[in-house]
Amino acid sequence: MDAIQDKNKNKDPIKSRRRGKELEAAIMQAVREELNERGYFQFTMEGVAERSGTSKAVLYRRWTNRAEIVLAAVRERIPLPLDEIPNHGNLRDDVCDALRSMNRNASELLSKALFGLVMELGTTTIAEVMFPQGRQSRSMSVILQRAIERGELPARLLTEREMNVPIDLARHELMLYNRPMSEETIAQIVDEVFLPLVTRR
Amino acid sequence: MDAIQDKNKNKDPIKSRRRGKELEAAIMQAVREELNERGYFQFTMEGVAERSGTSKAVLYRRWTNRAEIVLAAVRERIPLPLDEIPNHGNLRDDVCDALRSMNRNASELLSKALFGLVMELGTTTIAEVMFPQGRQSRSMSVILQRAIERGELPARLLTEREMNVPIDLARHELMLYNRPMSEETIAQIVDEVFLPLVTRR
DNA sequence: AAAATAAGAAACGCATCGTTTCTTAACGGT
DNA sequence: ACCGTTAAGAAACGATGCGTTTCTTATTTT
Repeated sequence: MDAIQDKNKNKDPIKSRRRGKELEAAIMQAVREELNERGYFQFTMEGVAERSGTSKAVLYRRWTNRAEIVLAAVRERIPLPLDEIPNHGNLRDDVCDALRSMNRNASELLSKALFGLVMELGTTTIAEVMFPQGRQSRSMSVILQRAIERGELPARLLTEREMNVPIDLARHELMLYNRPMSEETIAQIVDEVFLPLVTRR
Repeated sequence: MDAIQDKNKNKDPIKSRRRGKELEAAIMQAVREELNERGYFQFTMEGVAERSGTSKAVLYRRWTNRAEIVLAAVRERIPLPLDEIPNHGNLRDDVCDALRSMNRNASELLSKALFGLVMELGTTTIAEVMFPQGRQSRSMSVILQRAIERGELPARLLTEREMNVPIDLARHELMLYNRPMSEETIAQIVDEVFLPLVTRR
């Protein structure tokens, strides 16, 4: 009886079968670890099964194939839209900070899996994987609204295209070079392109 | 004896073994066709051998693995820097035309293979595959120089970052959506971003 | 004409996919 | 507390494709 209670609490001591959410969470974690350590092409279902202490049959009962399980694991970690967008008191620092946060988020897991996913799924695009519910992000409009309120910018309506310039250029850099942008690159995007564009008369 | 004759005849009425450059060109062409028709994940060495009428052994004598043969075939078709950059008599049309030519070049073969290659090679980046000898393209500086000579632009020195804005944004679109840019998108990049940026006072 | 070279056919071992079968642990209703 | 149901986990399967090897023979070179 005590033994049975123990079993339910800890899976390690003796064999205990995890189920449902607990099991699934362990699998998703194993998928991410395998992706990070081995990359998309070394990634195998056997590896995931072994790492998560289960079997392939369990995986294939939940996801139809390799791409689906990777997609599920990656989607769980797609950066959420921030509730709090740091306010540095000036437009330049706010935008630089937004790009730095792209550095932190993007270079982690996504880049390891993104291209492989798009290839293997065949029909999908990067945009669909990265922005399952639409591309426009709230952060730039918040940052720009603040700048207008501060009087840094004229109260002009920017187009989606304009306001996304720094984020698009940053994403472009990240995809091309597959590493975090340097501070110099961030400064170029903001100082040579974005600020001149939005503060022009 | 008849059986032997038959075997030899079955393959080809005239049995001729291609060699060297001729054979290699046929293989490279087969690689590109397989890539285009089947995509990177359906692409197989068997398929290439069959399509080019040779055998896997021949392929592996020349290229060490799947990624290498794809890379070789893709590199042959990486768009050459244009000798003649069309002159439309005004900056806007010149830039739009440059973006349209990216549409034509990029959406063909590269997008089918690029991501797969980067994944499989593991160590490589998109930039390395696309720009084996450096990123800066001559076309934008030619276009801008003409605009200056026409008096459309002040004779100001643009940074690399500035002058690459339309090309970078276009490449970003192509990678994200994996299809040619619409005329609307091209117009947005040029009219809402690039022209305001370079013609500002 | 003989020797050297390289094309092409065929089979191999291996890894991995996705599937299936079977046993049994854990759960849930009574 | 029991018992029937559900789902986990183990193990093997066939199929596919990689990269390799062996062998025959067409073509080139000497």
